[in-house]
Amino acid sequence: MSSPSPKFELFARFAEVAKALGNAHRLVILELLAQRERSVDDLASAARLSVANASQHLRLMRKVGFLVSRRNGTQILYRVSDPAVLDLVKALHRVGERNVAEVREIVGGYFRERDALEPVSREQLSRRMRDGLVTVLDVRPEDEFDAGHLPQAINAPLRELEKQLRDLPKDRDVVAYCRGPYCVFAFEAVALLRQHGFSARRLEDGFPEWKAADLPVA
Amino acid sequence: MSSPSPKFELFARFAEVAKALGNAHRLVILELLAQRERSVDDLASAARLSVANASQHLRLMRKVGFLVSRRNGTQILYRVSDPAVLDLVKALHRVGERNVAEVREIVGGYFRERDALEPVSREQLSRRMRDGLVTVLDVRPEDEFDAGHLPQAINAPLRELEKQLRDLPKDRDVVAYCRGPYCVFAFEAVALLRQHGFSARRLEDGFPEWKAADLPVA
DNA sequence: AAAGTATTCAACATAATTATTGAATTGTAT
DNA sequence: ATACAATTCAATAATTATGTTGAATACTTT
Repeated sequence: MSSPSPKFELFARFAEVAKALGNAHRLVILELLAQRERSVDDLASAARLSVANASQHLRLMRKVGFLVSRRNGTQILYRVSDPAVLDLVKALHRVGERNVAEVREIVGGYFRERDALEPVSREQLSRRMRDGLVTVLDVRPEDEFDAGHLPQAINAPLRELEKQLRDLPKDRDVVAYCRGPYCVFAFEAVALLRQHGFSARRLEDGFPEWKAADLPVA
Repeated sequence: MSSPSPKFELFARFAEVAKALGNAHRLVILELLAQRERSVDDLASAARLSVANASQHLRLMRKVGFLVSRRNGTQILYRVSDPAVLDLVKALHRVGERNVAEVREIVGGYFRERDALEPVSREQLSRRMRDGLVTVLDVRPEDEFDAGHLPQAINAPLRELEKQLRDLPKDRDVVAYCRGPYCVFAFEAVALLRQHGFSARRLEDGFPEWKAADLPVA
């Protein structure tokens, strides 16, 4: 029973951090928190978890340093502690997408016309916004839009997009974005827009990545 | 019993990938494989695991795409499939080191004089090597050195370093490196060298990071 | 100070992970 | 072909993670 070496001890800590990423519900919560600060029961209902269960997941992620919390009035608000956490999630996505055959199937199936939809890169969008050539559509729920969005973006939550279509200029390209690379809202928005004769594309990923790249935010 | 959404399915896959990182032994194996290709029982003994157990860990990491294997004669050799995997591990280290209080304690305790030892960055070392001002010491085991090392580096495994000391020029700075940022060999080598009057520092991380940065390798 | 609410805790049942043993494969080499 | 070695598989036991339920806490607000 030799005591484990300090280095093994260190790696055991890193393993604990990785374990905190190793649950789909927690990844969902992290994506939600990447948009904005949220309360426990807000998260619980958004992620379809019991409050107690959500609380447990949050506690665990706070323990490994992913999240910090503060009290505001009667509720406790959680947020992501550090952009490095989002970088870690992004690195996970990259490896997952690259290496796991099943992920390629899911991505290629449900997010089927991924390439056909020709995502616009942040740099491209940024340039075209400067030139005023493009309508930018934020298709996330209103609360997430309010917490921060791209400059000039119009909030059009998917359910209300159809109503708002008549207000959009038909002669300009539309770029839609939502929570991140695996958020389906933008895909569906682009499909709907194209059905109605718009020239529409989606941003390659979402608001958190835009913000993380230090691009301007409103 | 609504079936889980495709997006949740996708996140469940990512969670599986993260779980594969969530075990200290697997992180040790990954660090070993970052140095060079190795056989199962080679890894088992290096990581102090039973062969069957090591085989299980390897199988799991191959399943999530971290590793690939090939047969060579009688044994099966594993290696890391993609540099993105090492990026993921690095992102994990960064978050772990940044956010987990206990990690800071371990790092600050065992790797205590971390800052006092003033690590040299890859860029600094690269420059000083070009100017020929520095002796570069690879303190990893010989087999790892043979599989790839920094140009001009001298292999001096820690156990033999003391014997080799007399052959080192005393008027030049020495920079030692080993497997990565948490590998203790370089720390101990620097300590030993300083005891013997050398001006010694360690490289900020190790060989895999050097190689990943596309710097020249021998 | 009391009442009310959001959150956390504790205890449990179920499920998943880990390490061990020994047997079964799968290839190489004689 | 047969023997051999390296690796993988299968079955087990022990540990750890997950999600419920209902009760306890810790605040705010009145």
